[in-house]
Amino acid sequence: MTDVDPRRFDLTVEQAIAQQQALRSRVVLAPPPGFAPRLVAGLDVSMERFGDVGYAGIVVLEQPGLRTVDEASAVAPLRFPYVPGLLSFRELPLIVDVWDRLRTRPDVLIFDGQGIAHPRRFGIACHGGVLFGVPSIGCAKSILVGRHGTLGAERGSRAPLEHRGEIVGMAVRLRDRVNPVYVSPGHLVDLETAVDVVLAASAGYREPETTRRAHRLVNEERRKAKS
DNA sequence: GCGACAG
DNA sequence: ATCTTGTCGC
Repeated sequence: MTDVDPRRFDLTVEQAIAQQQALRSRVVLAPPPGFAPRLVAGLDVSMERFGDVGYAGIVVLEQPGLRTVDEASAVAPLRFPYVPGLLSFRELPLIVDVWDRLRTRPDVLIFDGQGIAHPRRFGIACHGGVLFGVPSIGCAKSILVGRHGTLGAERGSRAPLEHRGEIVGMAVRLRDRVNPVYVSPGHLVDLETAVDVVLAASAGYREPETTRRAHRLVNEERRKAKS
């Protein structure tokens, strides 16, 4: 069998889909023994309206306390279009650049997007987790695939996200009376663990602090680059 | 064939 | 994702 390189991104849409099909079997949906992440990372990418340049960033928070202990960013051209289901081919190349600049080695990565709650069960969190060989979680603001029932109005309320007869994620409310986020395992975690990690990384806002700070970082870098 | 469709 | 001011609600 031909080796499939999760770091190869210069592909056509058809090849990218085949890549996902080939890499999905590498995903492990179970946490390492005694998994208790201390360094939790948030990853994000921002860009201008019709721009083809992306600003990527990673912020590492320490648990408990959620204090920022490390961060890094990078800017590079976006070489793949946004195609629903193929987000990782657009954003991961930039994330890899940032990863190489990051001095800290996080215990878990929280991506802005889906994990296995994906048509081929290989969202950006799975791809990133497999590529770096680190536990990862997908935490998205909207659904790519699947449906869920109603959930309570309080923080901590949840409802399973189901797709084609499988539970692929969880709608989780991080703040009272505010729209939930969609959590799904990326790599080296199970759904329960993923939900626990995201809840523990949140502090009164719709999204976890990891995502919020990574988002802030990349937008500051983008603003900084314009002037 | 007609919609849906992470960021 | 991004473009954008004010405005409604706690």
